[in-house]
Amino acid sequence: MADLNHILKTHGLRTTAIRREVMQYFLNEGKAVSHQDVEGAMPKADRVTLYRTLAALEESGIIHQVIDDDTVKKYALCGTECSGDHHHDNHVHFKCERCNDTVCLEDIKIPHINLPQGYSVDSGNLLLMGTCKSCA
Amino acid sequence: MADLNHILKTHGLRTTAIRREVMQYFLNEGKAVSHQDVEGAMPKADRVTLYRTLAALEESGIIHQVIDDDTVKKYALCGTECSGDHHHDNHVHFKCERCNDTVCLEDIKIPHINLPQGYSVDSGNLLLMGTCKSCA
DNA sequence: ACATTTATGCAACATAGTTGCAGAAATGTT
DNA sequence: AACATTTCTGCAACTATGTTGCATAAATGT
Ligand SMILES: [Mn+2]
Ligand SMILES: [Mn+2]
Ligand SMILES: [Zn+2]
Ligand SMILES: [Zn+2]
Repeated sequence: MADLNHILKTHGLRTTAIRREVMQYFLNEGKAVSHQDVEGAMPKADRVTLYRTLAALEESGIIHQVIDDDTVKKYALCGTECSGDHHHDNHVHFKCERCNDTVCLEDIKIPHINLPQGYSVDSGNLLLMGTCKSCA
Repeated sequence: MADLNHILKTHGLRTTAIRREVMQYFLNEGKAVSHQDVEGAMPKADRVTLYRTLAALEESGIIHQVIDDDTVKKYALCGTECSGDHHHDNHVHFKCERCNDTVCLEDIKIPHINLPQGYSVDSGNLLLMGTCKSCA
């Protein structure tokens, strides 16, 4: 609890009950979650507030967007080095096509790719799909 | 024209004016386009029909979804080897953050990534972001 | 305790995508 | 060419997802 407040403060955000609850939810889930998931977990909180909470957590470097093949936005917790100034989430994501869970593989970095002359690369997103440990 | 009809037939689809127009639009654009883009290019066609046209072209292996960081679905033409049974679109995509165009880099394949025990990978999507040739 | 700033909740709106169904067009058969 | 069958198209209605404006509530700094 105090821990969550500390994270919020060091990222320049005010400490509020909703933000702590959302962060705790991310910790519990351990996978990428959507706005709808969060809403399901805390039905008394206002929809719009949750959208703004997710936006605030993302902008301050506490969570990052996880791009996968369905169109709803999903988020997961960032590593400790992320801040409002800069995200450092260049790791691989894995989506299991059986349980539909998408997880961060923090230890697997996106490899460098050589592109033809003229392209300059700032960042990347690598999503691998298949079957996860639990579903194998 | 006859060419487009041939592609439709070999992929098990009926030849219709709308499908030819949509395919021609993909050829002209040469980049990933959204439903909204298609609708803008052919305003007399019905919205719903265009959604179903894109779905039909995707299911039959004529176009593939291009995953990028915004939430609207985008599509681009597949290579010749794709069919309804199986897509083979394991190439890299590049999104320019200035002009916002996303393109297929057909020649750059997604590298193989070693994952921890238990994960089995079927497919992947790699999106690189930065500045493209024209915007450099 | 007070002033200031920021967050929350509600209503209304905007955009993206889906479903059901009737009529139109494409295809296969005679 | 005419017909029967299948599939596509267009319209209406609906669902899902995300946004904006504004008043009130809560957090922060003094
Ligand atoms: Mn991640
Ligand atoms: Mn592609
Ligand atoms: Zn799984
Ligand atoms: Zn560009």
